[in-house]
Amino acid sequence: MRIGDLAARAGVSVRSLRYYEEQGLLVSTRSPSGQRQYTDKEIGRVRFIQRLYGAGLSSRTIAELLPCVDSPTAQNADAAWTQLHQERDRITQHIEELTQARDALDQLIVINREHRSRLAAR
Amino acid sequence: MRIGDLAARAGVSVRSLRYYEEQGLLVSTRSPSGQRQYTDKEIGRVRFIQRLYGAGLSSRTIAELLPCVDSPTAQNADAAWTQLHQERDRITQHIEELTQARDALDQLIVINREHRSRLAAR
DNA sequence: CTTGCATCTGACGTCAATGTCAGGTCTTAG
DNA sequence: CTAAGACCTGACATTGACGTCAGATGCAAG
Repeated sequence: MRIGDLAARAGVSVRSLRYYEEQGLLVSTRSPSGQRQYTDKEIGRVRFIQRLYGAGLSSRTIAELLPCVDSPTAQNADAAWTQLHQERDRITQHIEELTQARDALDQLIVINREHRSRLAAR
Repeated sequence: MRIGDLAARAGVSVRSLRYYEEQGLLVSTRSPSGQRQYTDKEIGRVRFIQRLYGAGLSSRTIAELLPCVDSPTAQNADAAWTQLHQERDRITQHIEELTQARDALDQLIVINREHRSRLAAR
């Protein structure tokens, strides 16, 4: 599987895949001519990376986490434990912030509705 | 109240306040010598802006929303209605994504715990 | 009056993930 | 074989919300 196929099947750009490799998030074997070769399991890996990005993790954080998933050792498992809980807390807090912000927006929506009905009444 | 005080009391940087003004989110009166003067109510406004930023709104979107809050007219109220609902939906979706991502992280945490206990048993 | 801190404008720096372009090589369908 | 399209590396461009610096001016305390 070449890079364009993986990009299409994982729903990301070719540029992003090369960037992931540059950041150590993704590995590829190379054809004799130097073209990247992927197997089907990379699709899942890329989607997984995407989800972590979606959660707001940086490529650096992801790069620190992935080795622990790939081949757990005592050291990286301990380091990962800290990271994982930090990120989990961060996400939880972010969700709370967003919920509050959405509540604020809802108040604006109420105000807006009042304005609209008042203006429409003229 | 000068810009440094407002910055301190609203919990943002002086640079940010000037940026907000540049983006049309904040207005200031000027002293004869050109220094920005603020009243206490700007504190709430800045905090409000911060919450919208926290919700992921861009300065452009905020700039489009604020006039409707400040002085509602038929036109901006209609435009704002669309914006508000779009942003509300976006936030809701974002919350869902984050929740999913947190679930994914929780699975990693479980895996990590297994690794740790397995490694600790040696 | 001076010293030192706050403020002003304007401009360039930053960071992260990606877009985009250039100039060259590979692969594949016809 | 050839042309088109995918791929390669390397590099510069982009976006947004600021940080930071320079050089000039304002302001309050001693």
